Amino acid sequence: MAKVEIIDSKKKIEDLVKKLAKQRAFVFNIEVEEKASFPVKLLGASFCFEKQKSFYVPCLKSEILNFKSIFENSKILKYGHDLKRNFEALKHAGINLDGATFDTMIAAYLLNPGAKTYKLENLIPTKFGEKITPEEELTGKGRKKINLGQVAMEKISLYSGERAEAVWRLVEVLKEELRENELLKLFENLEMPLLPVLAEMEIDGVKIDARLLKKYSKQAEKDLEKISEKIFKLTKTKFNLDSPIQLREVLFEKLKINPAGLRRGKTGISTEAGELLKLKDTHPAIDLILGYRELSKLYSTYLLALPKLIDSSTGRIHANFNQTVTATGRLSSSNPNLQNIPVRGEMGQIIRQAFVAPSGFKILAADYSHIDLRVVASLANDKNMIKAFRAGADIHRETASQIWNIPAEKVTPELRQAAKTINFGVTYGMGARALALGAGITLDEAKQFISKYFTVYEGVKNFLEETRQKAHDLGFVETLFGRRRYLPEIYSPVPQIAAEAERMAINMPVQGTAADIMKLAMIKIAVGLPKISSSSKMILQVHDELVFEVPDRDVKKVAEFVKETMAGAAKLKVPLASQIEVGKSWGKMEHLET
DNA sequence: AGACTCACG
DNA sequence: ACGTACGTGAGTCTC
Repeated sequence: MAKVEIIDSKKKIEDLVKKLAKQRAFVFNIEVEEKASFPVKLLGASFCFEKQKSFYVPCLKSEILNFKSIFENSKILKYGHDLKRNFEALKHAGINLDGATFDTMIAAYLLNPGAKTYKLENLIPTKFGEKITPEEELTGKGRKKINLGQVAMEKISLYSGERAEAVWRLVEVLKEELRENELLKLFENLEMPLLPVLAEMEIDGVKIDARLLKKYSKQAEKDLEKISEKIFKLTKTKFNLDSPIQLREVLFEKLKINPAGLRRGKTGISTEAGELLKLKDTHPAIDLILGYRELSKLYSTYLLALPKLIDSSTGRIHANFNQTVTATGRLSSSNPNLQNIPVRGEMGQIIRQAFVAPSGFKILAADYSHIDLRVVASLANDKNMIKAFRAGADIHRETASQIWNIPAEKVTPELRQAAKTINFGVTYGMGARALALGAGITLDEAKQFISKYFTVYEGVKNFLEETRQKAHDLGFVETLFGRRRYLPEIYSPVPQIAAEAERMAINMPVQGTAADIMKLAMIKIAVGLPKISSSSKMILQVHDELVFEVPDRDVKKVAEFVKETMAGAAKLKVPLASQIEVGKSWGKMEHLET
């Protein structure tokens, strides 16, 4: 077991600072006490810059400042596992981490983006065949979990020092693996530069109008109560509307509604909205149940939950933007998920109106338009689709026009919608059956439709076939920038499993390339924005949309800068376009002409 | 802990 | 005749 030296005097701290100042690189890890996933207290820091030897400094916020000049020196490289957390812990103590160039969590993610977790205690055994102490062993888990702050310093020092030393060895191994798999450039030029950008977004957070949410949550409570009573009266039963099992009993056993043609889940007939909609005309309660479901969802997930996540010290919501979760390279958001805030319907607008700009500021949102389909056109090198995008055409109208051989201005809304469904479906590896369902046409019509589509967009047809082939040949697919997704299921003897893997194979290069482009745009914007408008902040990313908080008088120049930077983030065979909207809140926006 | 449902792109 | 398209996170019920 590696030795952990405890640094518990002024003299020892000074000596360690001197040693660190001489290093080309070191591993560090800040230990903090958390309360409800917020860091509340700094406990100490471990360091390592050679095998078999690490240091642990039990210290408070004030004492870590002894290391400030080291952490802020970009010439001394910093390695770690989950550096975004460490970046934030240091920022809390007044230190701006610089020179963070190797995060083993992100490296492990790029090497296998399908893994369940990237915990160090899972990673070390697979790479070195040795065990390290899991966090659980110190804090316990589940309801009995205690704070790290309640654990003895000696235990934490061994735990933290051991991890720092393991990370030091891990860096070499993972760097070589990244190189072998041609992922090193993506790691160095995209993921690592993105890390501080995400950290700043999390630290800045987004301002929430809690009063507005509280007002509408009271209203929603009353409405839910009223709807419930009506449903109970109509069904002559009082039951828990939130229980699909009870609802199933009432609808199909008590009321004897015929469930023929409805989808079945593992436990019985499905009661999801799409299925209930088919029963709309069989009973007056169905409509009310759908209304109840919709309101109840918004009430519990947003109106009720969001105010609870406002940080009392900043008055803002600080979500996590996770960099090592998705199989395709997208970000994810949690605690809360700010990437699924409602947008449709009246209540969606109300909830978005609670995402506000502080006084003197505006919310500015920039959306890539049709980025997935532009990526398809470019990756597939499809002549017709590229031409349409270069001409600045309404792509769905243009698709309809070409497929049915009619002038663009003769395309009806229905035809445009059908074309939209297939353009959309292409990126999912959609089959005729799904198209028939999605576009409301027969299976035969769908087959004909697809066949014509592939005649018009022959490049797309070939691209899809080549992508499938590549997945079979190599066992992985990749984005324009070399991000990979391994798909071992593609070799499954079970046809359904193999087919699922094929659809993933088709979707990943498209969704993933779009994600890469957005990440590049975010990095460029984060670098340039302070020079354009020093108090503007990038606060949210929703896959193809970036949201900013901008001082009133800077709106125009920020809009221009963001638009230009997003367009120039990557060089595709088609232009990258974006839409800019501005408003006092995320719910009341107006289009901005730039 | 897993199933179900549903919010988003 | 039929299981019904990609990627997420969260609230609730049930066991």
